[in-house]
Amino acid sequence: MKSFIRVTKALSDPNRVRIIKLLGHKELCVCELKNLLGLAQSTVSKHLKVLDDAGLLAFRKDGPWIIYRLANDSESHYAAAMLEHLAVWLEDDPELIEMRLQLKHIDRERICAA
Amino acid sequence: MKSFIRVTKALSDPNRVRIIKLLGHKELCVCELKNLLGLAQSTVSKHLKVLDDAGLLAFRKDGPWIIYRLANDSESHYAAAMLEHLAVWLEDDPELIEMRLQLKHIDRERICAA
DNA sequence: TCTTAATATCGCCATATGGCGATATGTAAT
DNA sequence: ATTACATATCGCCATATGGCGATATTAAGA
Repeated sequence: MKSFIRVTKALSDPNRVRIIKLLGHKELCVCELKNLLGLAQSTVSKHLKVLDDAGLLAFRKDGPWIIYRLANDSESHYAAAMLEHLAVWLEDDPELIEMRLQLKHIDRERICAA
Repeated sequence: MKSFIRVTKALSDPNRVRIIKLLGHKELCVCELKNLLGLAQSTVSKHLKVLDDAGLLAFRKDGPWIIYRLANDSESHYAAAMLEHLAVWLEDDPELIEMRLQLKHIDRERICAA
């Protein structure tokens, strides 16, 4: 029960769902997400922790950055199932389509260190 | 996005998930749920409203009671998908197994009007 | 080593949420 | 009509949560 609630709770905030949908198209560092979402860096970090605790994320370090991606083989069965759905769900959401456009123009070197 | 969030938010509380799992085995009135969950009647009503607003429930009137059941053909695609999962998920949860045992011994005429 | 940049954590605030009792509403039976 | 009971709604409270800025912490480079 607890692990299921962790997943649904993680996915019950719009900004966290936006993060999931963005990472579904491209792995991203914290400051890229911060710019895309228009949130403070500390807020993005907090959201990422919630998503990670639910088993929805993975990350790797690359130079000065920590690059987050979706968990491709999560410990949590519930997380894995929801990620599978979210690969398809909300793909036609206008707001998310708009954000995805910005994704293409993003250059990590340029955007970060702002 | 909003309808998706409504579903995940509805399913992000343990008592609401318990309600879903109970209704997965038997349709129930509010006072039966109140007894099974050990919550105040007003609290159960509030939870039912949240679940209903998310498209997860349906109900019918039967004499003095309002009998709730799972939505078998929800307006919400997300609600329908989650209900499909929840028919299987958490079936082996010890706490829920315990509640399910109480389900069998419940007699609406006897339990309600307490 | 010192600086700089990226990230995480901490403390705070405003709002959201789950809980309750009290009250309103609806319905059935006397 | 009146009573009784099931349910919904309202008002309140304590806690949880999302937001921020400030402050560690970590890592890379000068």
